[in-house]
Amino acid sequence: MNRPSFRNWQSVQEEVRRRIHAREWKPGDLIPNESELAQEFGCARTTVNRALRSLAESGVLDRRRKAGTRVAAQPVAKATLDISVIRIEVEERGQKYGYQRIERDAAVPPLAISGAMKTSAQRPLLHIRALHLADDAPYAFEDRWINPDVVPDAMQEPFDSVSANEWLLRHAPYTHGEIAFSATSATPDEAAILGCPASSALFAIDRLTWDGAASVTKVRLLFGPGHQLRTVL
Amino acid sequence: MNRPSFRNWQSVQEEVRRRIHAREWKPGDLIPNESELAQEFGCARTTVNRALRSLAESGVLDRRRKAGTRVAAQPVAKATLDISVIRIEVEERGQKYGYQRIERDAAVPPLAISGAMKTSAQRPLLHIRALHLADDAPYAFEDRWINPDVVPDAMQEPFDSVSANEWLLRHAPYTHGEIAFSATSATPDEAAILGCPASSALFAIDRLTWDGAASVTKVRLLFGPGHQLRTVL
DNA sequence: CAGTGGTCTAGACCACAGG
DNA sequence: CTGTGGTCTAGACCACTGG
Repeated sequence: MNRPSFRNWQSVQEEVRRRIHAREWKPGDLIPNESELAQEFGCARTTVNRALRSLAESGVLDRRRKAGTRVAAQPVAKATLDISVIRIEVEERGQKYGYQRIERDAAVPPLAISGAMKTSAQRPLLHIRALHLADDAPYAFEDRWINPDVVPDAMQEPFDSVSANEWLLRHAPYTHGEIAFSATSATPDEAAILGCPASSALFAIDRLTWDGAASVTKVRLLFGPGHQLRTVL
Repeated sequence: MNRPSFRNWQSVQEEVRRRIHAREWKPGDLIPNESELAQEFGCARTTVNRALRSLAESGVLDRRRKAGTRVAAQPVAKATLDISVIRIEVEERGQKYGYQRIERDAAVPPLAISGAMKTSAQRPLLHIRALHLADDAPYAFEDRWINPDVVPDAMQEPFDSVSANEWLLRHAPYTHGEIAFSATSATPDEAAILGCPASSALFAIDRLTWDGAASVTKVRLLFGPGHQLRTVL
C-alpha cells in the first residue's frame, strides 16, 4: 500500500477537496478527526488544522468541538467583494478617472438619514454630492452625509478635487460598518446627473460606517445602467 | 515600564487594530517585523503571524516577504456575501417558503448562453424557469440552463417540487465559478411573473459554475423591487 | 466527563524578493 | 545575498460541548 505524503497544508486541503468532490465524503458526512488525518497524511496535526480551518472559513466544512468535522450539507458560497476607492476601481478597468463635485453644504438631513446615523434630528451634517467619471463619461453618483462631530476636519475640506470617498478613507478611521446592495429606478434628477434615461435601473450601494457608537458617514453610490459587480466563487 | 502581555492571537490583533485606529501606525507605514513584535508582546512569533495574517486577509495590512508589513494605504473593504439556497434565505427571514416550476424543457440556448458556457452552439441544454415565493408572494425568479453532459442525472429530475437551485447543490459538485450582481429593468414577461410593474428596477444575480473545464450551470436570479443584499464590514 | 477542535510554544528550515 | 514572511514540527494545555 503506497500512501502518498502531504507535506504542506495546501496539498492537504487539495486532497480533502478532492475527496469531497469525488463523493468519497458526502455532504453531511463526518470526516476523521485531525489526529487521524495527520497520521494518515504523515504530517503534524497543526498542518491538518490549518487546512481544515481554511476550508471551514470557505463554508466547505462545518466544524464543532466534540462533534467533529462534517462536509457542509448546504455549501454556502462565500462571495468576497473588494470594495475599494472608486478612483482605483476605474483605473483598474484601464479607464481615465475623473471627478466633479456637484454640491457641498451643511444641512439638516432627512429623518431617514439622521435616524440611521443616530444623530440628533436637528443637527446639520455635511452633505456632499459628487460625480465620478470613467473616460469622461458618468460612472457613479455619490450622495454622502458626514458626521461633523466625529470627523471635524471634514468641515475644512472643499472636496472639490479629492473625493470624499477617498479623503475619508485616509482621515476617518472606522471600527465597523454595514453595506447593502440593491437596484433602484433613476429619479429624473439622478438620470440627469448620470446621463441616462429617467427610470433606468441603477445599481446602488449603501454604506454606513461607525467609529464605536457614533456614525461616521452614510453614503449612497449609484452606478449607471449596465454596471456589474463581479467576483469569483 | 509596565508592559501588558498578550496571550493569544486575538488580543494581539486587537492591539494592532488599536494602534492603526489611534494613528500610531499610519496608512502606508512600515510596522515592526514579526520577531520584534513577538518579543514586545511576549509571545511566540507564530502567534503574531496568526494575528497579522488574519489582518492581511481582511485588507488591513499589506505583507510582502523581505519588504515587511505595512498598514494598507487604501484599506480595501472586503464584503463577504453568503449566497445560500434560496429556501434557507427565505426561512431565515422568518417567512414561509414556496416554489413553483414554470417551465422545464431541453432546448438549444441563445448564443449568449452557449458561448458563456462553452457548449456547442447546437447542443440542447436543460432549461428551467421557476419562481421562489416568500409568504406566498413572488420573491425571486430563477432562469437556469444546465449542461446535461456534466449533470446527466438532471435529465431525470422533474424539478417540480425541489428547485434546481437546491438539487444541484447536492448533486452537482463544482470546482469554481463566477458571480455578478447588477440591476436590470423588468421585461413585461419578468414583470408578470414577479407581479411587479413593467420596467421595475430588479436586482439580478448571475452565476456560472464550472467543473474543471466544463460548465455545470448558468443561472440568473431576479429579485423583486426593494430587495437588498446586506452584509457587515 | 471525555473527545474534539483551538491555540500556544520554541525552534527550525524554506521561499521569495528587495537592494 | 540577506531579511522577511510562510510554514512545519512535536508536544502541550485549554475550551467548549455533546452524550
